[in-house]
Amino acid sequence: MTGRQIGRVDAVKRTTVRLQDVAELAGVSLASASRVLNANSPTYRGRGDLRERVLAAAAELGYEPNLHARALASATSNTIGLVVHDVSDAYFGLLSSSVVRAADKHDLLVTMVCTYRDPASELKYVKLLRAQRPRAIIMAASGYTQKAQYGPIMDELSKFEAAGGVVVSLAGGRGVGHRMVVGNKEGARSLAHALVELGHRTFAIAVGPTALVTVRDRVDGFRQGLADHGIEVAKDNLYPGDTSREAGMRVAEAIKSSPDRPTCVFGVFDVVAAGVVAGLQRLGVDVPGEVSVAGFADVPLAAQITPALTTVSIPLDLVGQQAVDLALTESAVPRTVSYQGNVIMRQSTAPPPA
Amino acid sequence: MTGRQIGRVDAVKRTTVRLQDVAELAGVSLASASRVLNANSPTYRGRGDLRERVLAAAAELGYEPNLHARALASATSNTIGLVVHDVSDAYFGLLSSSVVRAADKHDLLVTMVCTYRDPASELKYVKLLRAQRPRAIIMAASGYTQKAQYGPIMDELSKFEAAGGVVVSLAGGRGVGHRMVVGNKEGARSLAHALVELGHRTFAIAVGPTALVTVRDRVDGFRQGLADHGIEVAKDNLYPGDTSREAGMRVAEAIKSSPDRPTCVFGVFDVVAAGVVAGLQRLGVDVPGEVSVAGFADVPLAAQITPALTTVSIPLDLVGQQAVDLALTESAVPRTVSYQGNVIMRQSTAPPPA
DNA sequence: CTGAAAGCGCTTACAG
DNA sequence: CTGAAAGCGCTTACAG
Repeated sequence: MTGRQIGRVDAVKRTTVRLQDVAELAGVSLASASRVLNANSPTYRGRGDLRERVLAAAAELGYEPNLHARALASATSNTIGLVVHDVSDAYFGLLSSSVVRAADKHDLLVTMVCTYRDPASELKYVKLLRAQRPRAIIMAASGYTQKAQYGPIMDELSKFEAAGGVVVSLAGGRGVGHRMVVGNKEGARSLAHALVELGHRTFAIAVGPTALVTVRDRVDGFRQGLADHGIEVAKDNLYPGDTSREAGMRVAEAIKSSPDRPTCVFGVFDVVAAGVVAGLQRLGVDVPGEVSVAGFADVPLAAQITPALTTVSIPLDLVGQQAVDLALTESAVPRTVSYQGNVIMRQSTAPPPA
Repeated sequence: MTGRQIGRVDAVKRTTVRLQDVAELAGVSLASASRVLNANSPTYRGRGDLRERVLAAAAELGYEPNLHARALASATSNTIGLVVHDVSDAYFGLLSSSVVRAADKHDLLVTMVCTYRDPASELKYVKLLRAQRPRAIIMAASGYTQKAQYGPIMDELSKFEAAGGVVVSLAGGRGVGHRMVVGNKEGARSLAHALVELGHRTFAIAVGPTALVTVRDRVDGFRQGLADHGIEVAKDNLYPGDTSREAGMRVAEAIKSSPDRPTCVFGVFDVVAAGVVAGLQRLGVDVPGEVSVAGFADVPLAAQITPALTTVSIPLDLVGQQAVDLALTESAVPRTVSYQGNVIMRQSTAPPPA
């Protein structure tokens, strides 16, 4: 260790190991040490035992490169930003897990933020993420239907793209980055067809938060599926709410006391649908004997309640992997990848009572 | 924009805005621009409209600071590392969500990694995280019982600490960093007491992966609770397995055909316990009429299956918040914070058949 | 292959 | 309060 140390470094005894330290211990230059420690120099071998010396020195010192310095110097990062509504929601939990797993294969770290369905917080997070200079941002939080809400977010995303970042949108997206269509609309439409086929003609929809594109897509798809058979959903059979089980239970109460009770309820989220089932049961309404209930997404819960929930499954595992793949493709032309939702008929639906 | 630009910057037209650009547009020095844009200079106001000019320039250019540069220059970061087994597991999903939410209050970003219960991958991730120089690392993945597995991980964590990082361990921990005790042992013990009080004397345990400290704690606590009443669990009534629903179903089969069937089964994870319930039901065994089943953690699923699952609730929301609080306390003496598990009696348990 | 040096975009003593 | 300058820990042309 030659040379004097300067300023603040002097004050606190340095306890963190730098590449410099490794190079000195190995008796090579900074540049050489950097080269052997990096995959960036693919053909580089090093003369004699240089490589071994550097590796040994790094191991001995417990050297771990400073990713900030690396990112700054090389203008690349090994991070992916992931924006979801709420990881504790099974849908996003599953998705996040598969994103993290796929990222791992590329030695990428994922920084996850939760918006809790608040556009302002989503905007704030996209800015923060942008500051972190990730390689890509995956927007899994569903987009908003209102321009006032999604506009500023898209602006940030555009700036991120302009600076070389990749954007992948799972909902909404409006022209920024790659897009993934996860079968919300088509899946809901197919579900409607299946339910009509069972014999249902009167429906209610537990709509959830209407400001979300995902919700709009599922509801639109469902109504279109009904419309294909000339069926409409009465205005007061549309129940907005949040995405909680409780919201579903409230819908159950409303339906129970409704003058002309529908024979089938579609919950835009499985959890809500499960709440409808539980609510109806508590009120003594038989599911599916008197009322059928269907959900959307096929989270694990769907198969585990009694009766098991009819729903539309989304291949979240594939979606997550694909999102990472797209995140890694810097093609100038944005791509669109689509998935189909699969209708899963279970015991919560049956023909309507005669 | 005066002066020549050099080297690689010349090649690609720069598209990313630097503090330099903001300073120039505002007509102030780099230092001044930095000061107004940072909370680091609390008393700083700036002369005249300097502050406004900088803010206006930043807004006009859509400036977002480069966190890597900032981290490098200031030797602090706004990131927290979170290590869990699997976010798609409700327990970790809930915990992660509360960690993310708490981190948000301090404008901290969380980088989440999933180990999928593989010590090698956990080690790799702790290294990677260390390279990212987060302010703290929260180890929520349960520790391993074997020294060969946790040793190398603890070594990395120690180095991280030595370099000024804070470590918070939710399971295991072995002398590195702050520790949180989430009530595994005591909660399981209380659960055992409650079940004995119901009248049960013969028990089986769906043990899960025995290499985990969490598992060991819950099993030990439960057995100790039984021992408090002079009850032992027969060797072949201990069923190791993984943490899946299927594992629980296999246990159900084993129990069904067991010569002396226990009257009560404890599943170390709610999901496994739910599998036991489903498995028994499928085999025509009434729960809780013939066999009672209890789980651990009180994930949302527990309350939603039929019959609803008796379990021990862990205040995951508080735990997550507290973990972030600890992550922010750099006290030299490691702290230990404990939580109690709460026994929640539901319909999956009842007195044994007469 | 190798090393000296410039540069990445910030922060922060230091000296006005 | 303000600005010029050094420094954070790396990478990477550039010149041997």
